[in-house]
Amino acid sequence: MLDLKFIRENAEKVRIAVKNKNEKADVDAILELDEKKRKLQFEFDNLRAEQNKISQQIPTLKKKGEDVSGILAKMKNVSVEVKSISSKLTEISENLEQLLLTVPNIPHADVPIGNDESDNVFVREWGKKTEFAFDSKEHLELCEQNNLLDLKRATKLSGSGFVAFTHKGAMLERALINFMLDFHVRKHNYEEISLPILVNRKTMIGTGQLPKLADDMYHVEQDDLFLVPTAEVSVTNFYGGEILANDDLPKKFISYSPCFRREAGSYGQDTKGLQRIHQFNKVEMVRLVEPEKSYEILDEMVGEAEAILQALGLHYRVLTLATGDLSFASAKTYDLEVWAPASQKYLEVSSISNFMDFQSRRASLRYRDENGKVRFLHTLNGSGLATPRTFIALIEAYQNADGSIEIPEVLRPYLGGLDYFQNIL
RNA sequence: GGAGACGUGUCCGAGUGGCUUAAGGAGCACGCUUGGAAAGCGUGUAUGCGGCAACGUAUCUAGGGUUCAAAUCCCUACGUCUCCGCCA
Repeated sequence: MLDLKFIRENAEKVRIAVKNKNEKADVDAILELDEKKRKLQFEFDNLRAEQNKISQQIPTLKKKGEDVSGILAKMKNVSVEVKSISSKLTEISENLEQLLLTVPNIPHADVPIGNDESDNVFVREWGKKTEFAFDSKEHLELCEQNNLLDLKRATKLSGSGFVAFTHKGAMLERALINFMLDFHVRKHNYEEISLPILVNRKTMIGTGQLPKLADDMYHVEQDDLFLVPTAEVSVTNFYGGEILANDDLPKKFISYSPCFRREAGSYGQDTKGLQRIHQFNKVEMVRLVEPEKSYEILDEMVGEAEAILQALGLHYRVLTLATGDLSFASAKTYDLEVWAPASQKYLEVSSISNFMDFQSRRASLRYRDENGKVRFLHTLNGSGLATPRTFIALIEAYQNADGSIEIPEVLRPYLGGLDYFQNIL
């Protein structure tokens, strides 16, 4: 959420941001309601002041034995009017709040302006595309040969877009999760945290998934709870509504969670195998920091996510997202795309974003700075990493001519020392 | 799921209709005192909105209601605790 004052004073900037992000938000309606609200608030405050003042005098007058019936009758009218203004005020405030929730964050000045992902800008790459001296196999074939996945039976259980990791596949996935968690905890000093994956509406609004992405969320109607699409939601909202001490910052959390996405509107895209599924696992980095440091930390987090891919020895590239591909709440985002050498394409495995104070305002995440002033802090998050696509790139890159799969050194301790998967059919 | 108790500021805690713009205490900050520290004394110590400010206003879990007036009375929801039931 943007600061209402900021919108008031920078309406044009906000309009441009809405346009560049392909969003729909009615800035003029907001300005109009804001004006109305402040006027009404002024009226309300004055009337309440009068009511409070006279009500306080009543007991004294009574004690003196004066007749207060005239005052009571007059105050009865004031009371009616206070209630009427108050309910109007509540209505306007709620409408204004709803409109404010539809205004996206403003992209950072560095962010390339562009309509969609084709306008994303290449930043750098690491490693080389794997070249095979044999006919390489795509991940689905490798999974089948090594019995790592069972798509048919997962579909039987839950429908299309759900997968089952089987045998060594399940173990490899778990190895990836554990490796990533340990790596971030030990090398990057993250604090591990494990939170509910079923959260309420307020929590979803806090990080900006609601109201915009309601159709993309799984919703448990009976309890009005939502399955999180990323651990970002519960971790970022963890301190919601609180004022942290200056010493409490920065917060650095690493959290593993399953992620649930309905993927409404993306039918037909990347539906093959593990690329786009309704439920997947992800290790997420979340930071709560002082505003001045957030861009420095954004770069640091990109490096931390890259470190995982480097440790796994996988070629990847880093992109800066263009305005049109930037998420609703983000001011600036880098994507990490890993190379899947048999499928011959880059797969997005991490999105690292600075939300600045956008989520803080929604979730009311504040801290007291060294001068004792209460300020909104800045939030950032990034995948470190999502497992299914990492899994694809990994088995494709580490395949041998016979279809067996070598295990990268760093994962071996998580697989009981195993150094390769052999066709176990 | 059933029954009961409770929900006050950073924390503890008083407050059952009006001199409460929330007592008192703890903690914290600053000052006095001291050779230094402790103790003691004094002052200050929530957030939002409007205002240059003085100040006004809102917030005692949340939302409704009663009243000239609500932390206080009534209703609903949520949460916490205790007991019972069920259950990993």
